[in-house]
Amino acid sequence: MSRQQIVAGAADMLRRRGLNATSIREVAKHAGTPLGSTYHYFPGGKDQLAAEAVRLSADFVSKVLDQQLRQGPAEGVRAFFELWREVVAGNDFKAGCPVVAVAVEEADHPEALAAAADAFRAWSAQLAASLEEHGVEPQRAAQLATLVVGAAEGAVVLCRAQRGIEPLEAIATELTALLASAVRT
Amino acid sequence: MSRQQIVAGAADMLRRRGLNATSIREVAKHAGTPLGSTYHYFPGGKDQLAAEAVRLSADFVSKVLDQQLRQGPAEGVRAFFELWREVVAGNDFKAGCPVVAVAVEEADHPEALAAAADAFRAWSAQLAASLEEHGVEPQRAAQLATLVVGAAEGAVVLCRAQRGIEPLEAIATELTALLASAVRT
DNA sequence: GTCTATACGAAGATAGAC
DNA sequence: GTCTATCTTCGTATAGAC
Repeated sequence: MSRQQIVAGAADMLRRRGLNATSIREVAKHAGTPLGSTYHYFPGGKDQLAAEAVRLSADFVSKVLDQQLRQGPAEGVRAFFELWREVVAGNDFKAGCPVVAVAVEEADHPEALAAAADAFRAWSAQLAASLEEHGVEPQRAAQLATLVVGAAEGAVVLCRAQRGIEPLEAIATELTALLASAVRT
Repeated sequence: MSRQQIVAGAADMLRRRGLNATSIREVAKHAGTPLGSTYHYFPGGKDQLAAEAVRLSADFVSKVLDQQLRQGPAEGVRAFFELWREVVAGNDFKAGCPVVAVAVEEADHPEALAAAADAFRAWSAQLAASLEEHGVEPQRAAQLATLVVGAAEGAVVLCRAQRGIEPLEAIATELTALLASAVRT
């Protein structure tokens, strides 16, 4: 089905170019469909398309988290950072997170922005729940989960700017140690 | 002088809208100068203007850091987070960091991207140097400094998406504690 | 040196032919 | 239901009048 291809292509373009530079025209061309088709599939226009692209990416990450967190918070966090490492390094440091792309550009796209907020909240909630299950008290678990999500996203930004994977590795190392000590406590 | 106003206005627009949605036309209008003037002051076009806006913001942060770090790394980090808290909360959660804005949008703006990389490196280096002075070993100091910069930038993104200051506060709390323990060690 | 006017392309969105 | 053609607006950049 070409609808899925359009959304996936939009997510990919969001990763690289950001929201404003992702044109519906080019998304359509990349998916091999005419411009009119995108407005048939997505009558809400760019806002709807961007929102679906964000949800697609967010759900993928959530599924990986859900699976890996069964082996405990440490494994979940490791997988989370590994995901971002693959995105950044696998795209020559020219791609990042589509959720961030939507969040940092003020535009008239309320549905997409809401999807971005939901994505961050969902990831944090998954991590926090796992930490709680392993003995971290609720408030601290939420704080640590927010730190992991925020630091990972920030790390991706730093890696893109500096065209190297070092920031992500440094941040992953520090957070892995911090979480290990928090769970142990 | 209007040149400074143009750069400051560009930085402000970058914060809110991102790189691609910041048009030279509107920057000129906002500064009260005709479009042609901007190309007189900035013959390198948008790339040069964005690069100067990034450097202006980066230098401001560096100066604050330089001053506050004299009272030790804890005070420097506190001031760093306070800066971002003011930017985010003072703009109704609709503004962020112009350096991030440039870093996350792949565009043909090499000078601006280089300025963004320099900004992140400079802030990290300042923090790392202060940590070293207070007994943290070099490699660890660099790792912690990268974490602080990345986590703060990520926190700003989360705050914008969720339209609230909580992520920044949570992350600042965790990092303050982590740094205190690292310096003490 | 400052600014007006404009060239040229691409954006979001829609109307309406097939 | 699919797609072409087009409307309108805005982008970067420049030429050339004052």
